[in-house]
Amino acid sequence: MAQLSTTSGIPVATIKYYLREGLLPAGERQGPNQSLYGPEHLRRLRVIRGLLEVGGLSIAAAHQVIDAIDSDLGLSHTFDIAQRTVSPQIDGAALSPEAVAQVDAVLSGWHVSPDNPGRLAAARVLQTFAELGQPDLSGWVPGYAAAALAVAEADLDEIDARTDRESKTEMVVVGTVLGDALFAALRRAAQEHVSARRYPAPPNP
Amino acid sequence: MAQLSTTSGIPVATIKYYLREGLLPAGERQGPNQSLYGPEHLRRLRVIRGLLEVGGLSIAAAHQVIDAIDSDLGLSHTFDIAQRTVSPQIDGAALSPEAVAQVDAVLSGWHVSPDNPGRLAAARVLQTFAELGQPDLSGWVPGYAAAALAVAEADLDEIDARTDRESKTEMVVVGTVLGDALFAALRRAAQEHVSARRYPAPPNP
DNA sequence: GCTATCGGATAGTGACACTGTCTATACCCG
DNA sequence: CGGGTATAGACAGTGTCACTATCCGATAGC
Repeated sequence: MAQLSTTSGIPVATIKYYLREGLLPAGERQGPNQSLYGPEHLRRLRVIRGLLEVGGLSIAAAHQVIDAIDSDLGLSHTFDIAQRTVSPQIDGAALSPEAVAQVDAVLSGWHVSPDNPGRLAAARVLQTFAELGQPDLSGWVPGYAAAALAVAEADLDEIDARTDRESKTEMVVVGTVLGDALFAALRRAAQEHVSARRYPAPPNP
Repeated sequence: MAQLSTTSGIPVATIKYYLREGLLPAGERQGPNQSLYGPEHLRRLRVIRGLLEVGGLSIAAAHQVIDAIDSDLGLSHTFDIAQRTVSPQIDGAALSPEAVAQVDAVLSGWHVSPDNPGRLAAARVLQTFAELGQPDLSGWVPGYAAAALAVAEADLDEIDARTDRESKTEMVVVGTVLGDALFAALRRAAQEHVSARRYPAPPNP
């Protein structure tokens, strides 16, 4: 275990905590006070750290997501679990019908179930803008939807490129979580790029 | 204050807390124990709640972001503050050069400063994938970059559409924060759509 | 045999976002 | 003018979360 700690860079106490929480499977028991940890434990630890630090998940959410990797469900079901775990819980009844209608208008032609977590989350965002008096986002949101569609295609392409089930499942789950972070990061870079192109001299009088 | 609480739906104790933290400016003093709160306080409260609940910011981050709205800096500077506040702090020295090079390859041709928070954050994500042995994401990441570029154009279009400075600044800040949430939400919906289109019958044997 | 380390259990820590209580005042109503 | 209510402000308390520290008995390896 000391070795697992040093190679992963994670304190022993934290590894024990993950074991307790069921995030990390127990090592192979050698005796009452000895266990053996292999490379799969190291890999699992890295998945955990990625989900927690980069993806910003809670321990509980990471647990669900890891269970989804381990259990052999269909791709669709795995996707569903990943999405629900990562998305904030939203009370659909608390949403204004206008915001929901706005989202549905953008999503027209898409095959999206009514309780897709993204649909409700998007409505929540639009409702927040509406409460701030932002009147008309009809020039803004469709661009997002088109970009989201392109990204989703890239996601599915990448999943299809995986051959074995294990790798596919992991890409579904990890890609769902880390993809958000990746896009947000690239968006910041793109904003600087576009901003610099449009306003060559920064306006600081 | 009771009125502010009821119309906003936020408990009095919480409003007092925001006042204490400097998130909400004090009301117009009428006497030693009386202050007047106007519609601008209600609006500010809505901004705060949006940043905290929908954007997932901490109190400290919301504080910085709100200060950026209030202070009259140039657009570029406001953008910079918003981005840095929303992005996770990343130690550039802890990143593997390979991951950074991978990001820079995708960003080639873009005008992005070396310490753009998105550049480092993207490298962090790619490094996490690399640690998980995901070998080749060259089919995946460019799609994200193209989508991010499209979204950034939409962002700047929307900001340009605002006429007065106040509204522009607010859109920069709020758009930076809520745009992440909006895109993530639409991505979930798009994933279901694309997934349903590609695999008409869900594979649950 | 002796020391270091192990697993396991339990308790403690610090950050965070509130939430509740208290006090002294001031407002409003009759 | 008196009493119930609301207010500003200070301060302590709460619950959650992700660790982190300590202790214990047992064993591994020298």
